[in-house]
Amino acid sequence: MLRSFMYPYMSDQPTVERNTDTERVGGSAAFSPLYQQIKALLLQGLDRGEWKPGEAIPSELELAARFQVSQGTVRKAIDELAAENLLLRRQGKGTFVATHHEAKVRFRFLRLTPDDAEPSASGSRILDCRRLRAPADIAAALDLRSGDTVLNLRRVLSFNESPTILDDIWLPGASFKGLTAELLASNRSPLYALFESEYGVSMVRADEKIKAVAANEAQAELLEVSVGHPLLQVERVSFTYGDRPMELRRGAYLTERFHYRNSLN
Amino acid sequence: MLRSFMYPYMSDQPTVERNTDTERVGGSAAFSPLYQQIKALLLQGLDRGEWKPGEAIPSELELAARFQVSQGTVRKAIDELAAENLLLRRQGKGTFVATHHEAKVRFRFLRLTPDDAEPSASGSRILDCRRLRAPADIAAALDLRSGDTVLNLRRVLSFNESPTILDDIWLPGASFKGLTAELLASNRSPLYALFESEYGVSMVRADEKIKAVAANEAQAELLEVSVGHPLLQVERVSFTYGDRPMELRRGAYLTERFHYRNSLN
DNA sequence: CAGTGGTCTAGACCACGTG
DNA sequence: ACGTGGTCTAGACCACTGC
Repeated sequence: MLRSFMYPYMSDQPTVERNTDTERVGGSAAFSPLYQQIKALLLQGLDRGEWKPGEAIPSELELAARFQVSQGTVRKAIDELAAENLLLRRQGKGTFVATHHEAKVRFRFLRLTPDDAEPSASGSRILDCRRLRAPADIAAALDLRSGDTVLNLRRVLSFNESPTILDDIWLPGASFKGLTAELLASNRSPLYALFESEYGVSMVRADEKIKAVAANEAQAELLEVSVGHPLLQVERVSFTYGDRPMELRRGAYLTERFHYRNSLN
Repeated sequence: MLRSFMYPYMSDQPTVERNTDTERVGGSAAFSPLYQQIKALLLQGLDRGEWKPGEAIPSELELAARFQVSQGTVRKAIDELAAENLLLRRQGKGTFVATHHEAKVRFRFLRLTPDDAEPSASGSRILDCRRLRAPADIAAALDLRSGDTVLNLRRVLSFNESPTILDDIWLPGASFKGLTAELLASNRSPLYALFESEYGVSMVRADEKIKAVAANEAQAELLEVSVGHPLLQVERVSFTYGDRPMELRRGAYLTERFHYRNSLN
């Protein structure tokens, strides 16, 4: 059943179809409220790049007209996307696509924090940047076929001149063509901001698994500590729109003057 | 300005006053929407124990009548409390006060997870339970005067018979009168469930600071590892309603077969 | 002043759980 | 059959932003 018969003026935009199914194969409920369908359409738009990070999406009234629903329904869809930090509402101005070119977003993904005071001078040194065929574990984490090309990146992050973070980063090769060590060296913004601007890949969410481990020889040398020194080991999988994994990152953090902060809600 | 003049039937419940202030001393905006005022009232009710954990709060229509606002306004207040996990909506049944007597809530606060498979047989052994005058750092964390009585609790948690977690817990003495080692030993449920049922203290949120450290002698012996073994050190401050700190917990986790899981949103 | 998101209301209907 | 929360609508008015 199309909704448009209730509205005299049809747009040429795709019209949302009411879905009131309660029963489906398997018997599991599959009922999708209108605002969830709108949310899915907005997500598609974001994924397709119809609206780029930092840009405004159309106003609520405009979206309501486009999708042939009430403003309240659009609002509820946007509310959820804003709660998930995909969109950002600004009263009087509009609703904007979240971007990693912002301190706020950055701290959502950078949890290592100085014990005292505010962050300090930070620097990144690229150790390595090469393409290779994905080992089985990497392929599995990134939803690739083992043997697909992946990009492997290693770097050291320093604060106040002292090396603090070791990152070992794996990316699907197909999505990051042209990423080289030179390009990274000349890059000043956070890595995720670069991914977003240069490769159209927006990281939206991440899962982390954290352990305490003893530094091995390679880690000890790079972090300027002795072998066996306790390190925070953080394994992260980052996702874009639609929960598609786009990065596997293995980090080792020195936590003498820093800690990993977290909030349990 | 009272709202009640618009409604012929006044209840004897406190009536919400509209607050449309836009200017205040200092010029900073201090405008509070109606639904935020309702939310504050509900929070007070929770804090006072008007509705206990696990119980249902009154229906939306009933609250709307009590506070002399529309159902939609009550709904928005409840929406926020549900988003913060203080309330739990169940379609067809009602809205319930969150309780730690539930697996879901428990895993919000217990982040250490087995690397494989599902949790296993777990046990708690109380090492120590004593009252003393609060050291300065503890007092500061719990918003007490240094010298106020605090309760100090130490325990070992084991999974599959192997000691895995060391906890050093500090509680404000005034809120936990009668808590003894015997009582703890006979307790089978999670600690926060006990706090809730026996002392009316609901933990609602927590902040954690995580480091990797080397095991000292005491830790090494209790966890059955060698001195210097890497441990995950987790310092947690837990809060009740109104962001009042009610627990300081220092944990040391063995992470050979377990990891701390986290989601970045 | 016009346009945006934010609040608030009132009412209709739906889905769910329980008698 | 009834009461609960869930969805959807339409419309009024408020607060913030920028021209």
